[in-house]
Amino acid sequence: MAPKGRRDELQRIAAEKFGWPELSGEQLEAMAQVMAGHDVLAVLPTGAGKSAIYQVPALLLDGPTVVVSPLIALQNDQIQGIEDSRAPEAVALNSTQRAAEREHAWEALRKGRAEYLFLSPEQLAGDELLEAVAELGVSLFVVDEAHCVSAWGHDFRPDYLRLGPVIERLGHPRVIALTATAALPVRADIVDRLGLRDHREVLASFDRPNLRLGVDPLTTDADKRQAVITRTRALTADAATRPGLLYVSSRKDAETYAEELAAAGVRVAAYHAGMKAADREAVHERFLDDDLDAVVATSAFGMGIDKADLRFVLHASAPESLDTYYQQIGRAGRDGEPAEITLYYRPQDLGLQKFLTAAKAPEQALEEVATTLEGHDEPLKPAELGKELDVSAAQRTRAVNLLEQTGAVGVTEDGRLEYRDPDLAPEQAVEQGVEVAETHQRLIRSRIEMMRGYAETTGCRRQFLLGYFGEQLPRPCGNCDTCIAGTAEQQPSGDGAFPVNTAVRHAEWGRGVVMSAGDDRLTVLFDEHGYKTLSAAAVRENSVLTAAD
DNA sequence: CGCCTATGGTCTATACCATAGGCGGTGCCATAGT
Repeated sequence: MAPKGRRDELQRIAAEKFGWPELSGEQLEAMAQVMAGHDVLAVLPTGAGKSAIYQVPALLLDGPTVVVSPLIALQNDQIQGIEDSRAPEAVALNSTQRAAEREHAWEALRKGRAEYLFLSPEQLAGDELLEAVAELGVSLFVVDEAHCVSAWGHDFRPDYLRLGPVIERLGHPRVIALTATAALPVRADIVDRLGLRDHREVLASFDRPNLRLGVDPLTTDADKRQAVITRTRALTADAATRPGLLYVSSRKDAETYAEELAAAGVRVAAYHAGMKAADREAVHERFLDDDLDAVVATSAFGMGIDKADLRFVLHASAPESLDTYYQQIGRAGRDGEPAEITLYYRPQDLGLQKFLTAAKAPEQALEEVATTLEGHDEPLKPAELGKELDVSAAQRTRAVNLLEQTGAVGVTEDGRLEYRDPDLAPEQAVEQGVEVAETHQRLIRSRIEMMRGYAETTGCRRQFLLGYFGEQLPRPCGNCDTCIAGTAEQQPSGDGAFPVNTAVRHAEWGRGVVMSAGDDRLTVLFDEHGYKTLSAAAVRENSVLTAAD
C-alpha cells in the first residue's frame, strides 16, 4: 500500500482535472503502484475506469505518455474523452491522418503541450517514428487492451510482440498494461512479452452475479437456428429484455440471422468486418442510440462498445476460448441489472474454431531469417533484414518473434537484430522456433477444450468460468442453468491433495499449475501442453501427479 | 474440422446418392488508381 498522501494527491487530480469525484480502490491501488515505480498489469472489468489508471499518473510524471491501442476508433474515443476534460492535449499518429495533422501532433509533443500520444503497435515498428518518440523522453508507456498482445500478437498482428523491445528502446519507462480479461497464461504472456519489471498485478473480481449463465445444447444445425431465432425474437419483443447482442462465427451467419430476424419484424442489423466502414459506423451509432434492439455480429463488434444496458448476449456458436467468451458476455448488464447469457452449443461448431486458430509455423520465413542473420557479422535493422528476404513483413516479424523466444536471435540496444549463438546452426534454430510455435499451438487447442468443458459441464457454470480465471467461488452460484436445474450441487469441495494454485509435475506433461480442483476432476494448466482435465480418482491411484516447487 | 455447393453417376425422367472442392475471424498499413 502506498502512503496516504500520495493517494490523496491522485484523488485530487482525478477530481480537478477529470471530474471523477471518487476513484475505486483498484484504480487507486494501480496508480499508487505506478507512482511507486512499479510496472503494473491491471485486469479490471469494462466500465471500471481503466483509462483513469494511466491518465492521472501521466500528469505527475515528467514527460509524455505513450498509449498503445489496437483500434484507431478506440484511440479517437480516448482522445475525445481527454479533450472533454481539463487535462493537457492528446494526439495520435496513424495512417488515416494527413501530413498537416501529423505535423501538428509532433509540434504539440515537442513543445510539451501534448501529454498523451496514441499509437498502434505497427506505428512503433517503424524505425524513424520510434527514433523520434525516443527523443521525447517518454515517462509512461501504456498498453491498452493488453490481451491483444497474447491473442493477436502471435499470429494476426505480430508487431504486438515487438512492444517489449520498443519499451527497452525507450529506456524502459514505467509500463501499465490494461485489460478486461486475462486468464493465467494470458497474464503470464503479457508480463513476459512486454518484459514488465518488478511488476504488480491489480486484479478485480471477475464475478458478474447479475448475468444469468446458460447453455442450450442442440443436435442439428436446423434446431439450433430455430432456437436462436425464437429466443432472440422473444427477448427483443419485450422492452424489459432488450437490447442485446447475438454473436455468430461467420460473416455469412451474421447476414442470414439478421435477415431472418428482420423478416420477423425485429429491429436488427448485421455487423462484421466485411461491411463498408460507413455502414459499420451507422450500425454502431444506431445501437448506442437505442434505434436497434439487437445486433448480429462476428467478433468484430466488441472493443469500444460503451453501452451499459445490454439485457442479453447470445452465442449462436462457441468462440475459440473462454477468454473471448467472457469478454463478449461481459458487455451485458454493466448497469448491474439482470441479463441473459446463453450459448447455443453444438460440439461440431468447435471445428470451425480449430480451423481458424490453426496457425502453422512460418518455416520458410524462419529459415530465411535465421540464415540471413547468421550470415551477417553486424546486427541488422528489421527493415534491412526485410530487404534480404523473400517473405512478407508480417511473416518476417512472426519468424523474428519465434527465434527471439528460443534465444537464437536477440535485439541490440539500438533496436537491431543479431544472431546470438555462433555455435548454433541456423537449421537448429529453425527447429527450435517450430517447437516454440507448436507449444503455443497446443495451448490454443487446449483453450478450445476448456470452451468445450464449460459448455458440457454439469456443475455450476459460474464456478467453472471463474475457476478458469483463477478465482474460487465457494459454492454454486444459484444464477445459472445447472444451479437452477439442481445438477450443480455435487460439485467441488476442492480439499484434495492438490489445491488450486499448487505447482505440480505430471509424468508425461511436465510442469503445471492446478487451476481448479473438484471431487471428481482436476484441471491443470501445463507449461508445455496447455489445459488438461484429469480424473481425480486416476490422480489418486496412479500417482502421475507430484508436487513441484 | 465440418459446412455447403457443384458435379457426376445411376438408371430412367425426377430424384437420390456419393464424392470432391472451396470456405471460414479479428486490423493495422502501404500502394495504386479515380
